[in-house]
Amino acid sequence: MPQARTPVSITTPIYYVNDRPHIGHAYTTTLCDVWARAQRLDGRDVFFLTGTDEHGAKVEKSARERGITPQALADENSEEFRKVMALFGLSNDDFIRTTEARHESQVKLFVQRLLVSGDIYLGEFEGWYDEGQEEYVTDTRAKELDYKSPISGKPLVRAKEHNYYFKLSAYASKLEAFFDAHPEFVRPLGRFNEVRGRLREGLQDVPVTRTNFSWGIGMPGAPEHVIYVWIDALFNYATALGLAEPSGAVARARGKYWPPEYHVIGKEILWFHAVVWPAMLMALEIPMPKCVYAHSFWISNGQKMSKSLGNFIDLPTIEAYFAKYGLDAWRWYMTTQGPIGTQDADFSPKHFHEIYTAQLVNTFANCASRTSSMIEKYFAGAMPDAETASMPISAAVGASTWSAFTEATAADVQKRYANFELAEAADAALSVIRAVDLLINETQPFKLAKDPANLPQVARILGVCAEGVRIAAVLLLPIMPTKCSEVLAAYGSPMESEMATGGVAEAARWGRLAAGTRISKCAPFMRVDAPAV
RNA sequence: GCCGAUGUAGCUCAGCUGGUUUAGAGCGCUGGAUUCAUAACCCGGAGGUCGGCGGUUCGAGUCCGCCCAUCGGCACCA
Repeated sequence: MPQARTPVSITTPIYYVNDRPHIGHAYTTTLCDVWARAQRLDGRDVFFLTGTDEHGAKVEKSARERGITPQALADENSEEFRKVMALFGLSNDDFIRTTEARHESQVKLFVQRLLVSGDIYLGEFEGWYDEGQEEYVTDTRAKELDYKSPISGKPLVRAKEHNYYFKLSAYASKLEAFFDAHPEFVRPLGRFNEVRGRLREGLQDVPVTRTNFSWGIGMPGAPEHVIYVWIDALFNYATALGLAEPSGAVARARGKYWPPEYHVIGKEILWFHAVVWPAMLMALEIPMPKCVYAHSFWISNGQKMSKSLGNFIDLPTIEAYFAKYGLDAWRWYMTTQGPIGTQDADFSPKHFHEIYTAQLVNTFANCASRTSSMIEKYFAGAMPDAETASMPISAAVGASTWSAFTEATAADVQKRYANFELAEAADAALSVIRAVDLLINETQPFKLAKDPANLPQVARILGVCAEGVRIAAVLLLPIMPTKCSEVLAAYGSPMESEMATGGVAEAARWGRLAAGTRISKCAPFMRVDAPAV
């Protein structure tokens, strides 16, 4: 049960500035946005965090190639990601960058604490080193290569270096116990089992510093060692809330948002989030996040996305969808058709178009349109005055009443949003629309209206329809904020921001649409031409 | 190679601990009905060896074995 006013938070990974924004970033962030909006709509205090990861050898290298400083490259690309947030209408409450002073200073404090506690120690690493590539290769890989560099053909050499390590191995049994006690810590279940299985195989300590590049946060007391980007990056979730300085101003204001309900990530970074990060939090005695949700990947027209195939769904491609179908249609597709489970999902122009037409045009928009149109025609555009709450939703025996049905549906939708079952929430919300359509088909108000004696009956039917459309629009606001606001405006209802105070139950309460309210014709999604291919 | 999933109508998938007789839904396709609505809504149809083979059982998409295909994980990779 969502305890009314408990503060909640959600995070995306911070995006690596060496990448260009693409559908993967857009997807993760959109899911978080939908969740965050749903919680706000329910009257909760929400903190939605995203940002950029800006250190590391790759950024250093790219900057060198372009002849600019790493910071300049990071500034440029971080800005690019920020623009994307705006373009997608994302409602994040903060945008953290790992090159910001507020982050760096706290990472040092955290690492310092781990040094003192002995969870981070100076160790020695020895392995096969490729001098030409300046990198180590694993023992098994070295053997495969016959101990020669795959690039230069020169022999690999045995090399040693000092690194700081995090004592991950010391947390193996604690982690196992934690996983056993929290079967929903990693979702979906398939991912949980994957991690749980690997945990059983034992853990090795992980290096937390590097010495072969310098673009990063220096190790306290040993600046020649640079904190490994992964460790640096994970801390963003805590530094944004000021957790390294518990008595500081930031922590006093934002500490209430810890622990997050969800760290939403892609499956490729599950190990760090589900094992390394929790162990670090244990070492720092910080409470665990509630859930690490690892979604899968979008594939494109049945094939893995790759630059060489040219089927990458990049920003320009996405913007073309915005132009044709609109932002909200894009959000609907992301939310309802995405790879939120263990399986990858296919993105194709044809599928996008079918979903748009079937669900948004033919179902949602058509229902809003036929209802508003009849009210216009038969009641001069004013919400009819009639008792509707006790009306059964259909002629079927044992059918529940409209007020009971929508109350239960609203509760179900909200529960599913909260539980990160976003597609299920969407479908449940749409069930109200389907019920309205069914009612119209069963009662045929357009036929009854031909005889003025039937007007009271028509009033009752259309009153139900209008209230149903309004409630569905409320429930779909988190996914389609712009279009649903349009529908609500046409149905004379308050905007999203005004209705959050009483939570979803109040916003979706039957009967809020007062008799006499001006209702204007409304068609939120228009039919568009099918894609060429 | 090792470990783990998945494989059901054109597509995406439901089918819990085996047995309501002709295996379901949505979309797509197709015939009809209808007009309040954006050729939409509504009704009907279209017949898929339930990946393959073998087994357990009175009886198996539903249990067991083997095989095939696809996918994921195998740690320092953002």
